[in-house]
Amino acid sequence: MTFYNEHSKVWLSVDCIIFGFDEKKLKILVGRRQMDPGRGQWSLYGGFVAATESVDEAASRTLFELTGLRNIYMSQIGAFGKVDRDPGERVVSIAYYALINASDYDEKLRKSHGAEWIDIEEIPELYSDHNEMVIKARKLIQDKMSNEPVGFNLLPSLFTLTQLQTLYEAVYGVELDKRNFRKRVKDMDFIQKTDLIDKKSSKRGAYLYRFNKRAYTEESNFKL
Amino acid sequence: MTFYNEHSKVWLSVDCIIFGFDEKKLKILVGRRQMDPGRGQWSLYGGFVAATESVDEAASRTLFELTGLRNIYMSQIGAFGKVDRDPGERVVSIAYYALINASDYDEKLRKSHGAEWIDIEEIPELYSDHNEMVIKARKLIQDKMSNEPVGFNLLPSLFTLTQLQTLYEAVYGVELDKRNFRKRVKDMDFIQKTDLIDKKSSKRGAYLYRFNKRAYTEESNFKL
DNA sequence: TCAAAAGTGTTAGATTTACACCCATGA
DNA sequence: TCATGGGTGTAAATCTAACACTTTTGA
Repeated sequence: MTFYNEHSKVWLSVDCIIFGFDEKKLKILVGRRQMDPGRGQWSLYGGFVAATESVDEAASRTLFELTGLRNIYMSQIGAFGKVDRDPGERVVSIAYYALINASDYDEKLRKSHGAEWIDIEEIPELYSDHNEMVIKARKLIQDKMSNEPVGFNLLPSLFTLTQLQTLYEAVYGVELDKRNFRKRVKDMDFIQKTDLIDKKSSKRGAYLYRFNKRAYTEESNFKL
Repeated sequence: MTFYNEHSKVWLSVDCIIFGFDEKKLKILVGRRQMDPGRGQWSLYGGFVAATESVDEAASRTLFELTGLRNIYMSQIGAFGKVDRDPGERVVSIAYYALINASDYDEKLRKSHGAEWIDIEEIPELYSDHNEMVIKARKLIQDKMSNEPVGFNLLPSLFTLTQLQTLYEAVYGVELDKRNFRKRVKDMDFIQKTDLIDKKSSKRGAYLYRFNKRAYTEESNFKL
């Protein structure tokens, strides 16, 4: 042990902002905190980083434990490191946001964890600095989704253009012009029309599209 | 101690990518590592996070110790948390980038720390995962500087438009059109022409400009 | 038959890009 | 006097934004 110094050891946790989309609104998963300090407060889902796993792995594991899903799209938000951010001990937390297709998330499993979907526009007061994390997550997801095709992680693999547009409207919090939106989509050859029709959302029915990951390259340009 | 668990304690460090601009090139400060493991390797400057300080404060302190400067512009890059990233112990590091006006940095002090300015295009192999940090820093600084007026932190308080343009060219790694660049600057009323003339860079002399922080608001739009 | 969502083009305005010459000065 | 960097405008092309009606079909 050369210069490593016990004084600087801290607990390290991860906290996840798990985004989902329910056909109308952008939501995140929160739950009532099960332990002290802060028992009963609304809180993000998180956990401690173990000695044997990377920080990214800790986040993946946390997501898996809560949702039963693997290979979730996930991106780091950053470290939250105020001295007193956790009322109990010195804990530094690395926040992540994740995008899931809410319908992949088993309802029974959700309820068994006491997890609730909350509209991003109506987030209650959360434990510790979790509200800050959510605000930062929202900004990052907006930037990311306007430049990279990651929003598809929030949708089923087949989706209508109206769904896609509504998603972007929910993420940005603005209304978009239908014709301009569809014009932009048409220019992206990795968003592919199928000959399948969705009849759930309208009488007439709407064509289903899919995102073709393989047709998308770094050079493709994506702007929605 | 309720659920806090000794297993998840880790050492936490900060590493700083300190950007400077020398009239031509964008550079960062690196030094030869003074301690084991990795003694003698090129490395970013960093330090451990103490129990009594936030992670941001640890980064500020590290910057101050190296440069003698306070209130440096600084922004978090993120956490680097692979299990084996540090060859000695489990150390998670939070990376920051900082922008300084290189001429504010006392040369004697720099030499006394063995710090060297290295061209961002010619970064050698660095200790541990520091190259990854530098790559991420470069991307973030590009995004940030094109949307927010933070580049001025890399320049003296009075600067010529050629200096400003050269800075942006160095950051983006492309050439910009002089007339278009100056047209855009002219539209930003918080970049103000003084009646002072710089004679160092040319025989004719060039007007000096200043960035007026107070004239810049969130609503101003900045695009360079 | 009508309510509800799907689908479809055009035009004006704004923004972006490309481009070349004269000016002032110190050496 | 000439080499060096400073300073300036215009026009074409591209992109963005605004806007309204027809179609289909289940209830």
